[in-house]
Amino acid sequence: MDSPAGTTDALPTIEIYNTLTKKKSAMVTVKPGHVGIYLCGPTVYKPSHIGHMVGPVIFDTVKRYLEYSGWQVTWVVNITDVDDKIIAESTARGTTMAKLATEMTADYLANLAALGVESIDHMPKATDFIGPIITCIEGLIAKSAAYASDGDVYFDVTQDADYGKLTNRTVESMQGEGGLTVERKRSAADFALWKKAKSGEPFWESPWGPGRPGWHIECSAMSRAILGEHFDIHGGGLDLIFPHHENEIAQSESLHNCPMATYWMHNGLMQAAGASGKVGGRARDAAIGSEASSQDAAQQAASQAATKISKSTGAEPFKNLLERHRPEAIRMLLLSTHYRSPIHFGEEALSESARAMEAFERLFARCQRVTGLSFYTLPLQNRRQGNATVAAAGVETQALREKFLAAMDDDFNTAVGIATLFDFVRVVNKHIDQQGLEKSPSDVARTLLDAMLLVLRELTGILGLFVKEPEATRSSADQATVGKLMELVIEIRARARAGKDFATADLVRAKLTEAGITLEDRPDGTHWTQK
RNA sequence: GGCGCCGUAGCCAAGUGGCUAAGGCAGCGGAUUGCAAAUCCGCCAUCGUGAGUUCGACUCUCACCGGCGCCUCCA
Repeated sequence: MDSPAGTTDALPTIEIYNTLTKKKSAMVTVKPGHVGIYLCGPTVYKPSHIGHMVGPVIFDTVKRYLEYSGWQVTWVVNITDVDDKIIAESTARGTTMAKLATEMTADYLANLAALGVESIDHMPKATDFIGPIITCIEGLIAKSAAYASDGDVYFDVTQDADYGKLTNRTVESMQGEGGLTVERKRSAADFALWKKAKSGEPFWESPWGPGRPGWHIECSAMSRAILGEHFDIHGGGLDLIFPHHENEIAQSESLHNCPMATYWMHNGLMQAAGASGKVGGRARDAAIGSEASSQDAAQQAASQAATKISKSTGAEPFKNLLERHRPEAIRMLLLSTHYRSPIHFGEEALSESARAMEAFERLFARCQRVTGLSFYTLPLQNRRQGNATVAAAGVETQALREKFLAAMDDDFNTAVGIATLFDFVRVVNKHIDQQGLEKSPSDVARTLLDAMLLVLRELTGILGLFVKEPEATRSSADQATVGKLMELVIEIRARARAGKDFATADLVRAKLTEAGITLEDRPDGTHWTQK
């Protein structure tokens, strides 16, 4: 696309797959140079699990990339803190909805921080927007798009000509549905904008009596309040497309007579790998309607097949997962699959991701021995425009950078981006090998290495990987002691080697390996790492 | 039943109507090493099955088999 109204010549073209149109198209923003993103966040009634982290990590990366590419980005993630499930859970725990929501929101935020998701600009809570929500509902009633019914308010899908456009559904096709409130609705597909409070439930006063907002309306109200009536990108998990996003569109567009969001981006869902570690295998349950067979199916699923994680036994609290796996490895796993694909998640996948990640960390350690500088302290280049550093980094490196950027321009293909980073690691290692940088560094080769590392830092930074030095797992006092001991062991072993006593040297190394410590005899001395 | 998605090497996972089908893990061979480890070099797939469209398909169409999601709450 050549210079459409919403872009400037300086900005690159970024293709985005749009659920609404079912194809990719170049991003054209509502306001030139600015991107507004709304991501549906969690309902805070339980500790968050890995599935809740997918969207935030993806959009954190999207935001990093768009800013790097020159846009100004406003990213909103809402917190649903009023909902039937929160009420039920808080009642069961003997606490209040507000307290439970506060506690679970803190859990969510801590998990996001661990994964390096720190760029959310607004996290509105539904309960802070009751006024605007009521205003939206009044507006819809005034337009005859909604009606009050015995203390509830429903959206009237028959009044919305293009209802169902996101998921290719028609109102007629949905007439079979309903639920407990069916007698209060005009048509079964109508959905609640306002729910009358039952006794003992938390409530807010409204023109229709005491009650609370329905699920979908908060997103319409809060996105309008923060991003405006028409914003650029609305995201969420694939499972939210219907009914949630379909209904958001219905509400917002009936109210505003303009598109709610230009692009609808949906991420694939986490799949829990079965006990065998393999995905797939479960025969479709033929009698899904029956309670008994559903339970059977659930048991089978737990034992052998892949299932959506929120319905599987794999939905353990994310913070438990963090006790077993490093957040960097988790982030890398999430980004090593294209965001629209399902991610097969399990212990095996995580360990593999961790192993792959260590190739980067070994490179960082190796480079630090050469340059004396920690990768984590290198400046983050966050401007896409080429610069002297890129030019100085060599043609091979430049080509990889171009490949990385082209992949990200094409619907944020982080999987290809990560693949190019592995190539990058190889190029840098080869440079160190070939130039003998660990033995006799020449100034020219050293300068080239420095430039390469700055570019690598630039690209990993876009993905939010290796931004900060991993936290030490033990106290610094312990570390100092172990370090001293290892110095001693290595010194003694070096004497054995000098005296050709390889039996002793190998024994030391083998015993250390058993203890989880790896020794490497490198050109510049013996180094050790601990698993 | 309705609306969608997927099926690529031992495992994970990109991608394309015709140039060598990315990358990772595992494996194999070589360089390097006292031996290792690490690193580098090389090897390792014809793309679920069948039919069709096309000069040409893994990439498009149809059927079938298998897997998944949504249609009620779900990131």
